[in-house]
Amino acid sequence: MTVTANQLPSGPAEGLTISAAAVASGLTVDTLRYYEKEGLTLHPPERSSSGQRRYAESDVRWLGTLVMLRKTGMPIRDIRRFVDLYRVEGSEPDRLAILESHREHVREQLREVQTHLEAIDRKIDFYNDKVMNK
Amino acid sequence: MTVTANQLPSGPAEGLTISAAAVASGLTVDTLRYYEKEGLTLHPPERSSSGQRRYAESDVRWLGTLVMLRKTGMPIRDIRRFVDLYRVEGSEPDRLAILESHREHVREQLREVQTHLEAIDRKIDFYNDKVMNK
DNA sequence: TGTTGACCTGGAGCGCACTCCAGGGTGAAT
DNA sequence: ATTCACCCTGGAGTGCGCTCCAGGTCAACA
Repeated sequence: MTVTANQLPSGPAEGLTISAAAVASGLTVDTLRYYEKEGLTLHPPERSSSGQRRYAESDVRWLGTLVMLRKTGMPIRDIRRFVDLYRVEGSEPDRLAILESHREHVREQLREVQTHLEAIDRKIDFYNDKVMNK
Repeated sequence: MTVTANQLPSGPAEGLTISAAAVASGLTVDTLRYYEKEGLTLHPPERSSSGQRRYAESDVRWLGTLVMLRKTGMPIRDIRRFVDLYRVEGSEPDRLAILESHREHVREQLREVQTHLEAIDRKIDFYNDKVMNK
């Protein structure tokens, strides 16, 4: 993985290079291109005179949203549906509904994991007893 | 997916059939066989006279443990390592260490998801304002 | 005795989300 | 002039966790 992340290596164009955007978003360069290909970006990023991607601040903010949705387990397919609504006038209620439904999903999942975590705690207690009384 | 889940369709052998064990554990019949193939069971289940699997209560309890580990995101590979330790005398401290490390992992992940959940909440609030003021 | 229905095995196939690669371009620095 | 680091595209490959399938056995029931 690249670590240098040049800010402005060439051309007059503004914005972050793809590697800088990767660092800023916590994604990889490959994933950025993949998301773009999959239609997860609101708009494709601008390009420098030599054809390289240049990410504006707003692009990077959107990447943050994508990360948040992915990390909470929303599938690429569903994110795409969500993004597509951004191109539809007056679709705010629909977007809201998707987010609320997703929120419920996440909460539910959180509850489930917490339950399992308690089970893990109990198992750990069990081992602690076992190891102590040895 | 089978729904009938016969308890004792044949033979003198005791224990649940694979489909009953599937229902009891919340896994599918295929997954049960897959886990066994992958070495995630403490012992392979007993077999009836005609070669069908028969799950004892303890087997089903262990399946519950597997479900808990999987649902908290432990990879099959790691579960196998954990299970393998059960065959090693005096490996309780090692098993404990694995569980504790996993618990930290889960907690960390839980924290992260909660953070993202808050971001979702904020986005929802934003849409609520937007939709209300329309 | 024939027909179910659940079970068996080995192995192929699948959906997902990346991840990597070949082959090529560009501009800055040495 | 060449070296270097970074970028590009299209497409193949990967790892994971199942999921499905063909072809067959078995026991119970009509």
